[in-house]
Amino acid sequence: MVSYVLNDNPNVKVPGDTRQRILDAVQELGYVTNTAARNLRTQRTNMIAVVVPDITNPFHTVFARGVQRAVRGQGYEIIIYNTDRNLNEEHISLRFLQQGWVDGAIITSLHLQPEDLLPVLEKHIALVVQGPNIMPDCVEEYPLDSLYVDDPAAAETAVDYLIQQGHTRIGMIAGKAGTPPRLRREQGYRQAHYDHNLPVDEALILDGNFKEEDGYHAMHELLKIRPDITAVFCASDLMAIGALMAVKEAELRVPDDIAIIGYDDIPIARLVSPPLTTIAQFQEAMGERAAEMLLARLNDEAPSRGRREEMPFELVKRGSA
Amino acid sequence: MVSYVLNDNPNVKVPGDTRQRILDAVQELGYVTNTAARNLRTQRTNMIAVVVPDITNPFHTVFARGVQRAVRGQGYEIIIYNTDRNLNEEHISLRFLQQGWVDGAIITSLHLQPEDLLPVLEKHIALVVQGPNIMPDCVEEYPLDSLYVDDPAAAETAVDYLIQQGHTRIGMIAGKAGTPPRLRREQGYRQAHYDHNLPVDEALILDGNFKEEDGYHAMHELLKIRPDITAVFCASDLMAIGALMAVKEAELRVPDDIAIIGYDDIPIARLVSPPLTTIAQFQEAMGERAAEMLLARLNDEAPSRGRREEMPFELVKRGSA
DNA sequence: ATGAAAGCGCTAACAT
DNA sequence: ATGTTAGCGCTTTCAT
Repeated sequence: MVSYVLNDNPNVKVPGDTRQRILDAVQELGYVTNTAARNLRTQRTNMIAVVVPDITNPFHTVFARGVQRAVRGQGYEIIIYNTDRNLNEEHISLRFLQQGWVDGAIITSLHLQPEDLLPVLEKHIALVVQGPNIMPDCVEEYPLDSLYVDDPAAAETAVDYLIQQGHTRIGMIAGKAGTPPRLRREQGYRQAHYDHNLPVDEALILDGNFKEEDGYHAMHELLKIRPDITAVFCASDLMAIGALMAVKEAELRVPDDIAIIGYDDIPIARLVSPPLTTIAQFQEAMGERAAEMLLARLNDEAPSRGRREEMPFELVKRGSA
Repeated sequence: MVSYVLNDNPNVKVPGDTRQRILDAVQELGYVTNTAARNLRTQRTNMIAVVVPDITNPFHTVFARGVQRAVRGQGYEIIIYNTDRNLNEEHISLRFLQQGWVDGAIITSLHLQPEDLLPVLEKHIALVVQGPNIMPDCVEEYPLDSLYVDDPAAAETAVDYLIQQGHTRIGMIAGKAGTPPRLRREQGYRQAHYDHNLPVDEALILDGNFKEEDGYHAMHELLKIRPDITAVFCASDLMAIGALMAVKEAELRVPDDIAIIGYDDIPIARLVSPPLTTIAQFQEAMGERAAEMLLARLNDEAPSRGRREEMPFELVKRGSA
């Protein structure tokens, strides 16, 4: 009875005065539904997890905000789960997803393999994956959607642009060694060189972990070992901004002495000086789209096989290259 | 029995072979504890919420990371709940806290009043509040800790520094009108003027909502209505960076034509050019301290009356002022 | 229209 | 050492 009123159950008619008495009592007692009990009973939580590798990187938080805006008003709340770009934490996050906290999740991961997700799917948690990690063909056999940008093409576009500007000795501050995003962007870098018959100097490709300080240190290193480079392509805006600082510290000018291109187009990119030329990924829209796909799955409106959806990118030309 | 093994209950001895059989079966079946059931039964969740007003502002995410690092290894996970700086969302977050998702929460809020938190406390959710909102004396009567920076003193320090540099017409891009952080920083701005017998020009104090674009627009406005200002104090680094951009667009130099001081010392502050002079708040340490206070409360090691703890700030002199 | 009760999956107390 | 069971707070079916 009380439950009917609180949940506005349309199948049961409750007379106005009874309803009012219930509402009054609820008010009086400060009663709030215990969700652990409700979730246990209904086997639903109306909660969605957004698993991100670095909560201090605007790319991920803007993405998460996109998700939040799309699910708000659809009866879902979001929880943001931070893995700190850590392999072990990523596995712990998967465990978290299996424990029944959420109905579905949108995962951005660096290290996870598709098969790692199977236990989660078996618990009937709806899943959407952002990024290139989880997109082998096998995925299409599972009810799991994937959303990604064509990284190789994007990276190629960036490096191609640099080459067209006359640069021939172009550094790359890439992602974490061995991870798919890193590999894919590096591939685009190589392809652009190949297309222009330019040799690739392996020493020019440095590791980074997507943060400012990684870009900063890598740029200093690059300047030390190859002082003759004239441009650098960074796998994240944060690293590009760090690189920018290193270049300035070396009393070199951007873009005249060193041209820089970033990746992501985070809000701050247009505000550094010179403003950053970068590959825009439209992360807020991507978050919204990821949420739509997940909601469709939660409402059983999605095909049982996974869908792979490619998202657009765009070279945004500003002042740094 | 199974439960004893899985939870390593020290009160019950389980022989090695039985234990192993259980573990094998768990492995085999891919069994994972359903937390809704466990939480319902134990009345604990081992989950802590970090409620933040803007998940895209590095101040808050770095703070959240501090919390996460401190509770990791103590058996707690964190959930980040974003309110988008929205009054209504802040109230919804309080509802969320009452629903039994978490054992405790660390709240950073713009709009909430102390009494808004009472229903949450009545549900025996441990609470720590970051920021100056919730710190009237009444708080000390409740089991609720508060962590804050002396904003008036910090703002005064910043503005005092500008005055000492010879500035007399100093703008302020303040927080959201009517909110405590705004009021407190404005108070420091006024105090610094008062101390130096400088009049306050009310038209120089503009609203902002802590984001880049707010600083950008406010600065343009400021330059239009009072072209003779020579310095501006911003209530957040993000706004300071927006202001920096506006100044550059106006073809003015920083700090020669316009000096700028920010607030927060977010990671990007040192990377813009010129690097931002700002009030550091040591948000990661603050997050860790907030977590410690909360953990103490969760372990019943905290006094039943609230503690108020003042955190340090520091004027970090870089290039912008 | 309302009341009663089963049962979601787990833990912990109790019985064997 | 192991098996059994009550009950956490809720939703929903069934009975009245």
